[in-house]
Amino acid sequence: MFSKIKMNLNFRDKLKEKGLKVTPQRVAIFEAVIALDNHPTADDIIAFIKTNHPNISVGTVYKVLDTYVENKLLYKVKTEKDIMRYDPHLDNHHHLYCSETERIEDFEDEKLNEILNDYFKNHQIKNFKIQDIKLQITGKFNNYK
Amino acid sequence: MFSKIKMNLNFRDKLKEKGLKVTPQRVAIFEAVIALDNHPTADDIIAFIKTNHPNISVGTVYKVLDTYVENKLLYKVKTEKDIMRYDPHLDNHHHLYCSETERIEDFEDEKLNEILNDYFKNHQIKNFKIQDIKLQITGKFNNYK
DNA sequence: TTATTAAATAAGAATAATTATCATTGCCGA
DNA sequence: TCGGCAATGATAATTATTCTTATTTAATAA
Repeated sequence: MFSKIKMNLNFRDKLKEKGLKVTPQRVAIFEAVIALDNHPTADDIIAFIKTNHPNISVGTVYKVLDTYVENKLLYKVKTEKDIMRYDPHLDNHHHLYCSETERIEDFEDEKLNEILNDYFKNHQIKNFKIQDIKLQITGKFNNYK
Repeated sequence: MFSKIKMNLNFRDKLKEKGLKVTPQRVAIFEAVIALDNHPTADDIIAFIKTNHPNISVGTVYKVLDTYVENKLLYKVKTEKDIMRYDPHLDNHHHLYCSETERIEDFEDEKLNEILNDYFKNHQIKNFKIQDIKLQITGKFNNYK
């Protein structure tokens, strides 16, 4: 409970910092992305929100999500499906993709990041300036959600 | 020229190996993916083919591309756009994504692959069996295509 | 070479995800 | 509290992709 309140305050401040109005829709959409923790699609978010906010418009959800991505409050997750998925996790992290289901999990590993940074410091890519490195690790989960 | 003939022979054999019929459409679509070397979309491929094969159907292109992906003759490239892109490069490789344009380049680095394999051999991910690791390296190209 | 047959294709309709339009609403600084 | 302007709702439009069905064609065997 406390953490939710805190998240909420931080979130309102972040919106204001970026010059974005704090609306109930924006709060609800952000909360939905947090609550739905398997990198939800716009559709997942719409379904989740429907119960408490039955008249948030579909277009609004897409627009708000775009705004968040532009303002780096959310990330779009790369997939090989033509459906967008969103990630509220802003730290530098990687993704585990299940090869059999749609499941995607975040994967953090500070040591690995260091190794990669070191490696590329010593092995620059010709004609390319790296801004960000992400791993897509495909495989099988042993447990089921 | 020679290499094209060779590619073609190998390609026809590959289709046969998989029990797929060799059709002019399939050959044209594969050649288009090879010719368009910036990880083309279905639309790019359709446009390219139109000049020489004006009556290949859109549905056919999508179906053939799917067939190729299923049979591992092409890979789908993960992007954060809701448009699929295809890659004829089958070796284990990574991708450089331009942060300002749609450009995507292949990136091969055997030494890096070894480092990653070693790392994950010694640092197994809990409840997850790795099948494949790909890097998405985002940044800026210094030269322009 | 020809006939057979299962697989592949063309054309266009259908669907799903997303974006655009625009009139109305409501957040927020003065 | 009020006014301006950004945000929203409702719905139409667009885009990428998939589906359907009749027709054609590549591969195989006689």
